[in-house]
Amino acid sequence: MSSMMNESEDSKRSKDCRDSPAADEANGGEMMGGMIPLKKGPWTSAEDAILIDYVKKHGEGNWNAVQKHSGLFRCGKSCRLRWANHLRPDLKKCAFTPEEENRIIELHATMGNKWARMAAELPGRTDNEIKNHWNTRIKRLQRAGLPIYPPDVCQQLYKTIQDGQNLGTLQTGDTYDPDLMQTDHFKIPEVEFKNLELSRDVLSYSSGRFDTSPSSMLKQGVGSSYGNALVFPTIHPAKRLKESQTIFTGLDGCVGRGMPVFDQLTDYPCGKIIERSGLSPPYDPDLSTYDQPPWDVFPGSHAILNDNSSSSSNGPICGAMKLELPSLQYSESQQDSWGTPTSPLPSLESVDTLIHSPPTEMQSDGQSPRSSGLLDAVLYESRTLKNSKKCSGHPTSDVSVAFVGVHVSPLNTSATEWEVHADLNSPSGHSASSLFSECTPVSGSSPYGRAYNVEPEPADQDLIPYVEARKAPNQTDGNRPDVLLGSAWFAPSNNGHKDQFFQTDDVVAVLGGDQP
DNA sequence: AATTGGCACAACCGCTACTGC
DNA sequence: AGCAGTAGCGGTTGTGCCAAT
Repeated sequence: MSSMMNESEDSKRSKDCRDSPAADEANGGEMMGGMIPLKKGPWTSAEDAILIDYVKKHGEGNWNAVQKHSGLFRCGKSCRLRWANHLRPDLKKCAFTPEEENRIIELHATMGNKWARMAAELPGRTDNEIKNHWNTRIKRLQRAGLPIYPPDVCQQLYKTIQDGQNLGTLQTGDTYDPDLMQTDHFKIPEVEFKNLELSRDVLSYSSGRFDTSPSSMLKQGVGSSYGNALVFPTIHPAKRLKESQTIFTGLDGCVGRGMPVFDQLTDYPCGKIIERSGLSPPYDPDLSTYDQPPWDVFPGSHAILNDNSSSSSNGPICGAMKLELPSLQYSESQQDSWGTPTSPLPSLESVDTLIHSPPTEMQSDGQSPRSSGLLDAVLYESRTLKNSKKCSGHPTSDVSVAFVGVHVSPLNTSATEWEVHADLNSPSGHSASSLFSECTPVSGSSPYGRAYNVEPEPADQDLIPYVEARKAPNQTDGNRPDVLLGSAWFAPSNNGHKDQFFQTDDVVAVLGGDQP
């Protein structure tokens, strides 16, 4: 940055690449100021050499001066990117190591799509590299209908959260804006969980490891300082506020603490994923294998807190969240007026779009900010469920979309024909379904009124056993997202293990009390 | 052998934050 | 305070390679 401003005349000549006049399509370049064609596209070795030489002489920065001093017909931005992503001497050229992959998973669970920050945690790696790596990994998991975050990551997250609660202090140097944590918007009426029975078989996985029950998790938020101490990554405060002020208005932080863990822990085929990615399964629960304690900087799980935030889409979180899967985007044309997928294989996103705008209390401007976090899904799910209650018998309902035939529980298969005339626009498109995309196999009947059939598509053969295994607990509907939602997120309340399971009162209490 | 589709990577685009004037 | 220039970030698109058909 020091040299950033020392070439004012260059800045006059070469503004940003995008400011360049019409591109010279013929040669792939652009006309700079109508005079100098700027090349686009892949860099040649000669160009690389020129840029390297320039940086050696002048140092980094003042990239717009590169063209002038080096003769490169590239815009400054392109030069900076080329240098940062490929020419920097400290870059690692090798593939990601298992440790690095592990770290990426942890970091993403913590901070979401903050690639630059993640890159800062991974010396020699660039944000672009990490981003590409992550996206391809996501695609792979998506196709396989597997959750993004391994349960062990969630477990660590949970532990960290819990530790943070126990300590009553933040274990991070990150700052946070207390204003972001205000909320009283969320509550989950009991009716919403009556039908969300959990298969004991499914639950046993998680409960055997630690108490992942929603109630226990949510309870942990009650009265805890942690609830107000969710920490954001050290992104620009203004940005954080921008991204989060809406969704956290009224949120006590508790949901973010526990919820994302649920499904992840229930049946994630962690070993397989780890094996596939070269990690050493299972994830080291005690983090002893990590380069550094991944969660000691936690909190604020970006994923959980939803940072989503593309700098270019800084709408309120509460808008229609989108799962941070850049490659899984679908147009509305794929859906009918209900948002029902018209394709026999609707995407997760298309399912997401079934969830329409939440009540206006959450949606401040109708924008559709993207979501990268699990919390968003959780929050909206809660809200959806809440709304479902309202609509199914509560005059205060402000929702209006059918939510029919949700067959949630393997154990309580008769209970969940419910109609949620809910406004199914997810606060950010990151509805339960999008959460499923992160946490559950993607298949089954649509809980949103029309059947869909997104059978997991195990692109990798070694994932198939896990996909099948996930169906096992309930051969009839075990692979359905709605079932998994119920089984993974909402423990049954009829099994006598109150501490282990969701109690409406707990939820209500944790979520800030009931609302009229 | 040719074609096709998916994957991984590189690069670009749009936007925002920061800084200096 | 407002503006302009620059750097940086995150999302998206383009491209080449490779395996499957």
